[in-house]
Amino acid sequence: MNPVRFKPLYQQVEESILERIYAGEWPPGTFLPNEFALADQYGVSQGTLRKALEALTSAKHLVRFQGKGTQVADIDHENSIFPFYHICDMENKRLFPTTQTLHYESIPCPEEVAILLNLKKQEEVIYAKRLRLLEEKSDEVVLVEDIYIPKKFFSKEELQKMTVFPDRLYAYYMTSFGKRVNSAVEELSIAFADKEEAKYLNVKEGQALLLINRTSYDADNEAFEFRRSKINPHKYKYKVTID
Amino acid sequence: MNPVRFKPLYQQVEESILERIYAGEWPPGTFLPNEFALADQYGVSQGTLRKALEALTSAKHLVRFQGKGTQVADIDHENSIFPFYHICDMENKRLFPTTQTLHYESIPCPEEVAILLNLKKQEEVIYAKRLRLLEEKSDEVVLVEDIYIPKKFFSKEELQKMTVFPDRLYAYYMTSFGKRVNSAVEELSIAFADKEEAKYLNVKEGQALLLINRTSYDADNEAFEFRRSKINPHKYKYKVTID
DNA sequence: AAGTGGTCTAGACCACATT
DNA sequence: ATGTGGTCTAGACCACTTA
Repeated sequence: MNPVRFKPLYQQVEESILERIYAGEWPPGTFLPNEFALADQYGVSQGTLRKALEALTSAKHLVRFQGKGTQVADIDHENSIFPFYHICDMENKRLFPTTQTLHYESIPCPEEVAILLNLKKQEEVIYAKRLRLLEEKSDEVVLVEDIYIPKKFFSKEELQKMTVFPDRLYAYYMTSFGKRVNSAVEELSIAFADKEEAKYLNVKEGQALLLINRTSYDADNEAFEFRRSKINPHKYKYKVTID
Repeated sequence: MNPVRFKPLYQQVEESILERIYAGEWPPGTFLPNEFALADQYGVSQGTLRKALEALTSAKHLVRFQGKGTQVADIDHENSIFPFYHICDMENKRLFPTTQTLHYESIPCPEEVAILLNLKKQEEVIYAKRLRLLEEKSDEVVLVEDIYIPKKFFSKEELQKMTVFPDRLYAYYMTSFGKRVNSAVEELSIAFADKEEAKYLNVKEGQALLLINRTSYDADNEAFEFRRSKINPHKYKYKVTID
């Protein structure tokens, strides 16, 4: 028996193209070679290549224009669009906030987070508290977030090298331990501002905040990050489109 | 010039199959004829038919099993799963609440709703206030909702016939004015319970509630319903999966 | 062994954008 | 006129399920 898992050609092609995009071979906004050229490169038929392109299109990595070509989506992957995909201001403008890390440390994982990350009790996690600030107005705090990452993913080298907590976490995961966010689950509820949060968000202590708990999963559906975000619901909102 | 819009075969087939499912030809759980049989029925190639089936599969209307066949998804369409797709209890169990209409009437559309529904100022809408109750415990109120539907969609006949407000609205839209929810946008924020809501949800007046504003669009991307739901965030939550 | 969906190919023609 | 993506076909072979 062959233990190697079967992987369809179109999936392999899809992954390869995505890697080449991430590697910078085709920066956002540029056009890919046409279908026949790419199919030739990979030695597959046009149909197979097209299936890969369609998947990347539905995942918003590519945009296709009949008669023009296939464009790399004009999204700043480096600035972790992913976690902010759903947060916008009251004018429905999507936000791409900058990051400010308040502090980070290694701690035993809190129980409720351990369950979500599928960790043993008290297993060590890297914990960080950060602010996300408006791009155009850097004293306006959009949200306060707590992040938990299992320490087991970091090599000793990585931990030593890490003199500051990386801003662009999703890019960091990829370069450091080859993990890409494949899916995520967000649970929304309400939390009340503690003294510190009230200060940063410029609201009264005890004010109701919109709470977003996000668990991120890699390609193998293993949870590798938990993120708790709190936003002022009077300035920002959470928006979902369902098709 | 031909003003008729071009519609690909696979889309026509897709819509036809969906209609036949809705019409009850293939009840949930049953298996469709195989690809070749269906392709023959429609007089299209297997590839074209497969494209239709794949679209319906990704829309969760069908489930396909290699070697077995194509099954109609086991979802109770009649009970409007759609609007509750994202609400679950604290054990992550999805909810399918029953409905109780408190009252309904024809009113001039409030301005903020008129904008979303693309109506003229003061245009008449049918407004309803309803409770959604736990299926297994009918005195437990999951949420309170306000619904606004443009009156122009209703024929005089429809309005006369309507002695009670229909529970299964999405099914009603389809049978009465042939509109099916094609997409919806949900905006989440926070609201505070007024006296009436507090009573129903069994919370204190002024308690922070999770507010969900949903605008529903038909196949032509015309808004045709606005729905404002308020839930107790300590008992229920809103959950999104992102791929 | 027979039947189903899953993958892959090769080629035709159409619709749209650019030159 | 040319090049791009979009649609559609026909047929081959593979992987999985059931009998």
